[in-house]
Amino acid sequence: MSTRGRGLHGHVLDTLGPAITAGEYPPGSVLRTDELAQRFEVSRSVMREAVRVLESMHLVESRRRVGVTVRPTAEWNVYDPQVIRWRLAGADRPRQLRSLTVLRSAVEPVAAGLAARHATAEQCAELTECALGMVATSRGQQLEGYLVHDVAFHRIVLNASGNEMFARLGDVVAEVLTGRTHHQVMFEDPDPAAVTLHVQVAEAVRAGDADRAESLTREIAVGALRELDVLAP
Amino acid sequence: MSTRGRGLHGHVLDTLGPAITAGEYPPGSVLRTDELAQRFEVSRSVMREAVRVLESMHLVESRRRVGVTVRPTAEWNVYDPQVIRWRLAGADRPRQLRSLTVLRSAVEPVAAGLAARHATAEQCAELTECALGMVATSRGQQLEGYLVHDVAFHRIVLNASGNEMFARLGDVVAEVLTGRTHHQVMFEDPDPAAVTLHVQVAEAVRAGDADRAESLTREIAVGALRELDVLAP
DNA sequence: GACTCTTGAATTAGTCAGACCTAATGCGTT
DNA sequence: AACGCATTAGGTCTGACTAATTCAAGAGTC
Repeated sequence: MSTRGRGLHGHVLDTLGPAITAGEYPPGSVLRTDELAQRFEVSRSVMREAVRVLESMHLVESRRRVGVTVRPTAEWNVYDPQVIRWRLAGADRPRQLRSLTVLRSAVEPVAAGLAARHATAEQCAELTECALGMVATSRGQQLEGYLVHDVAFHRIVLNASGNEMFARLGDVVAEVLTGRTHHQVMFEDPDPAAVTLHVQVAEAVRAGDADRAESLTREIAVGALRELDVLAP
Repeated sequence: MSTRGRGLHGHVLDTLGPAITAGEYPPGSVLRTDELAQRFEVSRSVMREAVRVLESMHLVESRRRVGVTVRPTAEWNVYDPQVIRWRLAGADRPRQLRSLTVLRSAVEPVAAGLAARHATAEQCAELTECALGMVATSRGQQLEGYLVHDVAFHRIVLNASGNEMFARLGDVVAEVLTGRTHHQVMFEDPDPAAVTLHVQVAEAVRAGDADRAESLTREIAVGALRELDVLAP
């Protein structure tokens, strides 16, 4: 999925991107286009295209007579899904998961409140279906199935909010949830309280109760943050 | 500021980017690299680099034997600062301002709460300074000066939250505030209630009162949303 | 006759190599 | 300290070639 056949420059990015975001080339490091082209055994044109993409992500800056300089972390486009994926695959995955979870805790409650006002009947039905799916897979080592419904649930809420910026966080949430399931204890079933809360959120959205949908989602978020505190100091 | 001298491909992007995000080429439209290169009077290499950048923003997709296809709006990287700037300069600026303001209303209260816990003494001082600056420029047609302090205030709060994702929204908030000041009624002085709230937020952060900082900031956000409702149906 | 499968021609992006241009940088001279 | 020039690495252009994908025409089948 990550290594789509976007051509040679894509392959270069799949190697260079993770290397830079992982801090392998610390901010201030200087790379030279020609040297990189030789190392990756591609032409200068291809390497230039790759550099342009990294530049548009604000990961590097290209200057004449100097080379390609890695920019400070604070300037990176950390909302770029590609950058998020690269960083989640790297060493500071825990820190990244925490940042994203805090973001979720801010956004999702408001999104749920808006969803309660704007969700269509179809979206309400899908939401309920997801919640029931979560209940059905909440016991007996069915974490993969649970994950699917969980991701779908949050994606629907974000979409139903009617806010474009919220909707585009669906992928981020999916990455966070997937990361949590795949890189932490797979032995225990999900927290029963969280399952119940999801069902209640679905009900609140269906009933059009914005305040209740928001505060219930806030409880889910608090739970997710607490879970992170327990598993990662 | 927008037209940085990033070379020819930058100039192409400054024209093509706004055109695409403005819907001048609706999703599904097909462009051809060679034709574009001719129209912009640049070589294919330069045009290819520009297309690669647009591709990394998920604005277009390049396929063999087909051309460069404009992707559906729902797939765009709407958090890319460049895309945000392009869209804010375009026709659906009002819709965009609303989306971003709703995002602010979700994020900033949580950020303020975290800032109350993590802000350094220096950040607290800067925050108070900004709040005082806002008070000083709140009367007598000093909207430009007020804007500077307002932007700085929110930027400090987001930075002081200690969360990287929040911090990177500083530019977005700056764009929103600037847009509000420059494209709406410039005659009236800012709402006195909002000024007071900013001062109180600075106090709450300094006092380490997270709950108070959060709820006060939520009031600011509600005010901003109400202001939008009044000025844009 | 309608349908499916194969094949090949047309088209467009992808890649490469080499040449030349341009602008910063850094050093040596004055 | 100020100036100027050589160096260096990115910026641009060109032309040729490669490769993938679409589309349509034709062969084969039911």
